[in-house]
Amino acid sequence: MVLPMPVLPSARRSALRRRLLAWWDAGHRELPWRFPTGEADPYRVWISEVMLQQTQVAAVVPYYLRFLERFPTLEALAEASEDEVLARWSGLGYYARGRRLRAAAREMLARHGGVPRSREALAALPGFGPYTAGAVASIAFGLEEPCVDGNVARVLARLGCVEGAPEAPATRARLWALAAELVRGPRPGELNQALMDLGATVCGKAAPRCARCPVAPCCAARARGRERELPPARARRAPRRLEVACAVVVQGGRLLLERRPPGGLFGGLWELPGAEVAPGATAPAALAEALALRGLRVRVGKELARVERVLTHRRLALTAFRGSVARLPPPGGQLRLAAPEELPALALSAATRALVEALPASGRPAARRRIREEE
DNA sequence: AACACGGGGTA
DNA sequence: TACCCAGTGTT
Repeated sequence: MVLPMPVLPSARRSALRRRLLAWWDAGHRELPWRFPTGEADPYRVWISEVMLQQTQVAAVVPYYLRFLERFPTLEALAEASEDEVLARWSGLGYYARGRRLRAAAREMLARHGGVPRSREALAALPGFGPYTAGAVASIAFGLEEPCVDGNVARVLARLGCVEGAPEAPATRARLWALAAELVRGPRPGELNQALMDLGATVCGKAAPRCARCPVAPCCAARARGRERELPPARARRAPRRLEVACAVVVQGGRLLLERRPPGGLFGGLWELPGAEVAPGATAPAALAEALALRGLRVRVGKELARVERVLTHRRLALTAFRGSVARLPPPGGQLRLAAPEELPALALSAATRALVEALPASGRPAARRRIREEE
């Protein structure tokens, strides 16, 4: 990396390093992808880092365990189908991560025979940006490479009293330069993880717990009483509204699903065949029309369930209507029928899973059998 | 530089 | 509700 001139006096730099590593040694969090010093498994470190992109630790842990159970090695992941990978990613969000993970696994084996051991080679792989390349290089391979995520950016902005929006290029460059200086020396992986843990558990966004902070004496923002103001919150646009109508078509006790196109929102996932409803349009009519255009002639009945979800950039509303078809298109393509017991293992978004679970018993695939059993 | 891309935790 | 989270890729 090209770095600006040093910004940390060397005495201050060693004090920070010493305090951070001592704090780490005094009791860091135990997490399933963390190993004793020098015993890191690069494959596991990589999987965890990708899952942790924009996702909090507590949310990741169960998905990580489930994923490693199915794909314990790089080879297992490289041999899996995209559908299998997405199934184990189902509910975690940002599904492009799962697709890129599989693509990178295949490329790693083809070109490097394993997880490559340099920042440059890592950064060239799908799903690796500056953060993940630095994290894997330092944690898995002990290389002196910086990584700046949201937590580290906040910690460093306070430590160095760095003004300006963290996402602005000039601020980013300063924070990365700080991180690069700080990581130089023994135990780079643990130094980086200590910075991240500090941001997650002590140097919080709204209420930094400076009394418990190992580097509070070195903190420039605290010295100026500005630790609560830095870094400035970033402006966000209001989520746009997305109204979707979908059809509950049951055939032989199985539910009709359609695969979304790769890329874009929920790319590659299965969902109830549906359509966006434009503002002012009538949902059942819009649904029937859109499905007919895709070769699926559905008679749309009454509403069965509705769920709403707020994503970062969308306010998503899904409404399910009973649907009946005279004849299904030939199998293959993007349609499939799924039995109720298959649903837990399918690649569905959290919203679609919630919608299916919200269906009244009369609308669900198992309904007919259950009614007969009661007779 | 701005936007798309999920879902859940926290105050 | 608002903000953010172990970010990356596209336009």
